[in-house]
Amino acid sequence: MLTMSTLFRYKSDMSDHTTIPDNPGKIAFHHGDLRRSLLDATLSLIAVNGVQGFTLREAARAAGVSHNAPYRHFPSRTHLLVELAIEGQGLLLDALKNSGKRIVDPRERIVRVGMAYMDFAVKHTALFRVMFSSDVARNRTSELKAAQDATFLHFESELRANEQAGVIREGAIQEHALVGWSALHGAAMLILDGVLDNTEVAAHRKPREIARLVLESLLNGIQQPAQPEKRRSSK
Amino acid sequence: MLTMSTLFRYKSDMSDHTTIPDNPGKIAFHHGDLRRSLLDATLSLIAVNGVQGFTLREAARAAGVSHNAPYRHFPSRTHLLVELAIEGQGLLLDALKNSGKRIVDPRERIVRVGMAYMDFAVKHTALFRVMFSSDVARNRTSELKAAQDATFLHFESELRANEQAGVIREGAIQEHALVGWSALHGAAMLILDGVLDNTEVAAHRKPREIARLVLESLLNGIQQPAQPEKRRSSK
DNA sequence: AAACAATGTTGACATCGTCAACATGCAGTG
DNA sequence: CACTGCATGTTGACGATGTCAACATTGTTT
Repeated sequence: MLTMSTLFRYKSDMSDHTTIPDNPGKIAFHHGDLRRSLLDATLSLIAVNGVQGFTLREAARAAGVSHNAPYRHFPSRTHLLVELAIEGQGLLLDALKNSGKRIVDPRERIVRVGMAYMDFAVKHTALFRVMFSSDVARNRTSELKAAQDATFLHFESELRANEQAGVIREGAIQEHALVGWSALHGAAMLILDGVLDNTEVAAHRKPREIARLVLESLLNGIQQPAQPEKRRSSK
Repeated sequence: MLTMSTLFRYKSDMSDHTTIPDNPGKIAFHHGDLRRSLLDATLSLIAVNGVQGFTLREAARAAGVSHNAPYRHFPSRTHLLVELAIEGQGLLLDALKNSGKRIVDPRERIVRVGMAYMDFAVKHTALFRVMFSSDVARNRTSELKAAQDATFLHFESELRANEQAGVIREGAIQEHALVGWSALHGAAMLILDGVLDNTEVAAHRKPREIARLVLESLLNGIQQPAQPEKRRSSK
């Protein structure tokens, strides 16, 4: 049912009028790549003013076009945010995939994936907030849904590796993925919102340490029960 | 524009014009209790239009007052939302406290608290969204912070009971509270945003069952090691 | 009764999202 | 090359919004 959909993303370097790298057919014209510029400007503005404080007209101004130019690329303010969210999900998935590289130990891989999720939330806070803003949530397109599904599938596949390595109990992979994502996501949200600022446990830790804490706790909960000896032949 | 210049609109049930139940000194006057009416109207409107779609003037209209009357009770649109969030935190804490009543088994109590959190998010979605909207998060008052701290403290105290009952390992109560809240909060958020709609594991379960799933997984991770007793089966 | 503070109203302003109409430049067709 | 069509960008307008300032009303206090 879920298709590992194709997530395109264009790197956000200042492209110029004349040469647009590889453009699927229709962008770039008078301006250069207005669509790209608007998305970039939107992200910058949101980093300063928040999602609610973002205005289409200000993005247009930042891109140096008239206040109605954005409507040639996005049907509405909300849809601009949705497209940004789609791009964000793609970047997040990349980050998750890259985080596990070079790590052979399956259990540690899981932890690293979790830390990557948290790192993304902290480093790309504005983007992360857009991706999970309730405004965007109310207007999800099928493309955004597919991108979110891909994230879940990645958690699943990462856990399946752990299952096969005998690190966690067999079965219930989906359940574990659900719990894992939830814990990571909740921790990231609470941290970004500052809800935990007054708690000793969170105030004195870096976010990625909290991610590790969360993941380790979970793994303790779903790991192979009470193998009295860990003869499990260290690979 | 409808000529509402003759807009001496006496609210129908204004008999309590003179007698306001227990009013700390200053509210209630011309209108009755405009502050309360505005908060209620705001909540209703957000349930329909979302947080971003909420507008001060519409709330004023719903309360039957002029578009500037709200400024006598709230300094700005955002502060209205913050006050709503504070009230929401209070209600949430009440729900959490009530959920554990009559349940003696400490482990089951924890699970019930988690389900209550999820129930609250699902039942009072609009309020929950306000409480954790990024707009509110950027403008937290000390009062809101205190209300959020109280929630954390409640999770802590609930866990401490489990510790004393020998259900979970000793120490690290704060860490466990952090992980628990994170997992609950993340699950609630992902569910409300519909992010998990395409996953079998979440689509076929009621939110409160997911809350139970999350909590049971966590408890397995922090419970006393190797009680050679039967382990409970999660259905 | 008079002064005062609390509460509510009216009017104004800049700004916003969006629509409609118009302008401009590229790409193809003859 | 002229012509045509489409993609892109601009100008102008409209209603709505958040907020400020000035004014009006009402209950309370002196």
